[in-house]
Amino acid sequence: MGEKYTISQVAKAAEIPTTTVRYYERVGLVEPDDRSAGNYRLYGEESLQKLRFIRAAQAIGFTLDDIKALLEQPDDQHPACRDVQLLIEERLSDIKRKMKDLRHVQRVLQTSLDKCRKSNAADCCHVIETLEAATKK
Amino acid sequence: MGEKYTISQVAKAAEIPTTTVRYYERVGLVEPDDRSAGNYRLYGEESLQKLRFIRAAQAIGFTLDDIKALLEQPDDQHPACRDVQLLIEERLSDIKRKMKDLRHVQRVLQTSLDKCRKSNAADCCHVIETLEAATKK
DNA sequence: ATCGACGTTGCACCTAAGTGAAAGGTCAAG
DNA sequence: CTTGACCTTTCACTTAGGTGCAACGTCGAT
Repeated sequence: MGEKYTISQVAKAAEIPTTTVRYYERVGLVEPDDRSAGNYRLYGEESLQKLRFIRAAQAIGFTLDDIKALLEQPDDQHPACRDVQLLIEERLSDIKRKMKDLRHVQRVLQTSLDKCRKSNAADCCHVIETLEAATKK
Repeated sequence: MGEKYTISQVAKAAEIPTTTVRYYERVGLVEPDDRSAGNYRLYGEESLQKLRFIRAAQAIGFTLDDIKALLEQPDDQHPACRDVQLLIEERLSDIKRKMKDLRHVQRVLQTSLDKCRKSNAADCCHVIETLEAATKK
């Protein structure tokens, strides 16, 4: 219960560079719970969880700003529940859009590449025109 | 044949801001073909095509550096053909990886959202823990 | 007491692809 | 000949998420 981590300990546990932990503090995401006599940052279990959450949420495509908003929920209530849902819905439609774009690009590139391989080296570099044509339509 | 565009004309034709055309010049992508008496940039048809190609290639996910490499091919030969192929192949595997990531994230978010909706508002905000759990595995 | 590992701060720098502003020159119309 | 639209240059700033460095303080072990 009196678990206190130094910055390097918490950083290691959360698999983040210490510099990044300080950076997160700078941008208002995670504050140390305390300071030691020698002014070292001291973190508790909760801060560690917070750091882990940040990485998890980040991996899932939330920006640090999104995450900040999520973390700023007062935890005596559960008020920003609506916000959480909306944020997730937003992210989901981002993802749909991105996947659609990627599928398009994939088709275009694959076509170019096929053409490039078929035409025996000769005028392979017409790929460039193919690209242009494909994206203009 | 003696078609000469000013920067705003070529920019408009390529649907790029003039500032961006100058930026492309700065980073070595497109040089004006000529300068007028009053030191205005003058562009020919070929430059316009180049600008259009840049936008097309960009839309398809190439970086300006990639594009620079593509454009730097001497056009009396077709030498960097291999490079073009490799670049395309690289981009294609980028895309595959990205799509895989996005599908994963999509699954996680959808699960969270479903859970969030089912539990009648009460403890909806446990989404956060769901996220964490889902990404840790 | 001193060594090395760790901590602190502040500040600058990085990528990528631009955007914006200041201060001035040019051009065409009225 | 003046007005307004367009052009020139240079320099700084932007977003996002950090990284790197200098100069200094602290801690634990020897």
